Amino acid sequence: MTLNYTFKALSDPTRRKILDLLKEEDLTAGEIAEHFNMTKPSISRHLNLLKQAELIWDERKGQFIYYSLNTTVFQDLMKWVLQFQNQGGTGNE
Amino acid sequence: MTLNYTFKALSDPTRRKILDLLKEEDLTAGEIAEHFNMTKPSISRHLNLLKQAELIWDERKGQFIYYSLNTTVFQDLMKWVLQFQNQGGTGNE
DNA sequence: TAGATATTTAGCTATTTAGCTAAATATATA
DNA sequence: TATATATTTAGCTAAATAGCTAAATATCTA
Repeated sequence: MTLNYTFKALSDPTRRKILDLLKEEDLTAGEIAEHFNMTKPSISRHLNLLKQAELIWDERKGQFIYYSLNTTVFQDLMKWVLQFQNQGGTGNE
Repeated sequence: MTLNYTFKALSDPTRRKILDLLKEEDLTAGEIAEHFNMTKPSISRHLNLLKQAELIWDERKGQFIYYSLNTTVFQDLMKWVLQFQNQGGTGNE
């Protein structure tokens, strides 16, 4: 179940901040790491979790790997949240 | 930051299933526990985490404690998700 | 008040997670 | 090819999390 990965990925504040950064512009792994008081390997692992959840994409350009948002998963997330606004119904019909 | 509690609470499949159940109707702690292959104390802890995140309310009626959805937090969650649909902007303006 | 039912709290253990350092991999360039 | 830069992978440790059982708390009713 892919929504499980989505929520797991979103449960960490560092990872949500990474998404906030990528909302503005695509960034390399190094540029992302600069925004945090944390080692690059730690950020790399967070990026990997976000990638597994398909919340972000990666693309290598020479020495650099650029990360960007994947907005489609947010649409699925939106559908999930909407179920709880419209009372009644299973959300699966 | 309350959104942090929200996402932590939503990161567990059991807790999301509890929300699905409460979407249909208010239920007692015992009724909720019946839907899971898990002890009542374990369910009780999950309910407590959902309550801390203000995703649900509880109300005692005699021997029973009824749980119900609090839809207002889902609205905040919705705002958060929407930021990532409309590219550009910080979402804080 | 005593006993039954509903639920939570306390305390324990196994698993998962997030951080670190050191080493490995990939690319660019002299 | 050798060296430098960018990033990830591997392996470790401390802290957090989810499950359990046993005990405590709250309410109802005989």
